Amino acid sequence: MSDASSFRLGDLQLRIMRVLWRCGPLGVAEVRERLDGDDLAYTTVATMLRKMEDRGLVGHETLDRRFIYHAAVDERDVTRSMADDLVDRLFEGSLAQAVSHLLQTREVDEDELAELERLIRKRKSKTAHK
Amino acid sequence: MSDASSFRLGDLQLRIMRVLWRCGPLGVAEVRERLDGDDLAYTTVATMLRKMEDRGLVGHETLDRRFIYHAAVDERDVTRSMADDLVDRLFEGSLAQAVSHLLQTREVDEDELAELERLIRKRKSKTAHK
DNA sequence: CATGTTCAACTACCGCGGTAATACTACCGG
DNA sequence: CCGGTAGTATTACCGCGGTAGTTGAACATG
Repeated sequence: MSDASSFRLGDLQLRIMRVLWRCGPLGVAEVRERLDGDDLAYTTVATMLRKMEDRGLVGHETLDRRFIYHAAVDERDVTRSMADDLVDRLFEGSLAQAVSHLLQTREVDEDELAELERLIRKRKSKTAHK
Repeated sequence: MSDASSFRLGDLQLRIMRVLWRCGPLGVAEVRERLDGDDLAYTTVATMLRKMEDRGLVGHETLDRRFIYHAAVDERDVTRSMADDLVDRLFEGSLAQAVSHLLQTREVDEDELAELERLIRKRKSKTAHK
C-alpha cells in the first residue's frame, strides 16, 4: 500500500482531499458545502468524487442510500509526492536550490526565518547519530 | 511585461523552456535533439512550440525559411510562479511549513543542510537592515 | 524540368481536470 | 397510491497538454 506513485492532483481534487482529510468521512453535500470559494454544482462535486474514486484517491461506503466518502490516500504521501515532483521538475532534485529560490523570491518574515533555523538544527541532530 | 500571471507549464513545456533558456534561440530540430529522454516526433515538438507561442511563452523569428524560437518569459519568473503556486496550494502559503515537510520526507545530506544554514544566515542579514 | 528534401501548417486524437445538465431511483409524507 | 425530494448514474462538453500523421510550399539538385 501507499506505493510511491506520483500523485498529481488538480486544484479541485486537492481541495476535496483537504476537506476529507480535515473533516473525516462525509457525504457529497457535506463535502460540497465545506469547499471554500466558488459554489460548485452538487453534481460537479459528485462527479469529481467518482472520478477520484476511480483513481483510488477516495473510497465510499453506502449509508442510508447516501455515499459517504473517505480519503483513501495519506495526506503526507500526497504532499510529499507533489512537493518532490516539483523540486525534481524545477530544481533538478536539489532541495537547497529550491529553498534558496524560495528565500530569494518570497517575502519571509523573521519569525519564519527563525523557524527555519530551528528546523534545520533539529534535522541536523537527527542526521548526526546515523 | 512579465505580468504576475500564474504560469503552470506541463512537463514537456518545461523541458522545452529549459532548452531555450540554456541554449538560446534554436530551430525546431535543435530543440528536439536537445530534449533528453524519449525521442519525440519532429512534429510533436513543432506543435508544442506553436502552442507555447500562442500562450506567449516563446517567440520566433523566421530565418532562411526556418523558425528560430526563443524564450519569451524569464526563467526566474516561471520558477517563482510555479514554486509559489505549489507552496500556496499545498502549504497554505507557509514557506516554513513547506521546507519543514521537505526536510522531514526527503533524504538530505549534511552538505545540503550546511548550505541551507548558510542561505538562511545570508537572508537574515539582508532582512536586518531593511 | 522533375524530383526529392525540408520545413511549416493543418488536422486529429487521447486523457484528464473541471463543470454541469439530465435521467433515473427510492424513499417520505399526505 | 402519488407526487415531491434527495440522492446516484449517465452523458456531455470545454480546454489543454501531449503526440503525431498528412498536406502543402519552397528550395536544392541532378
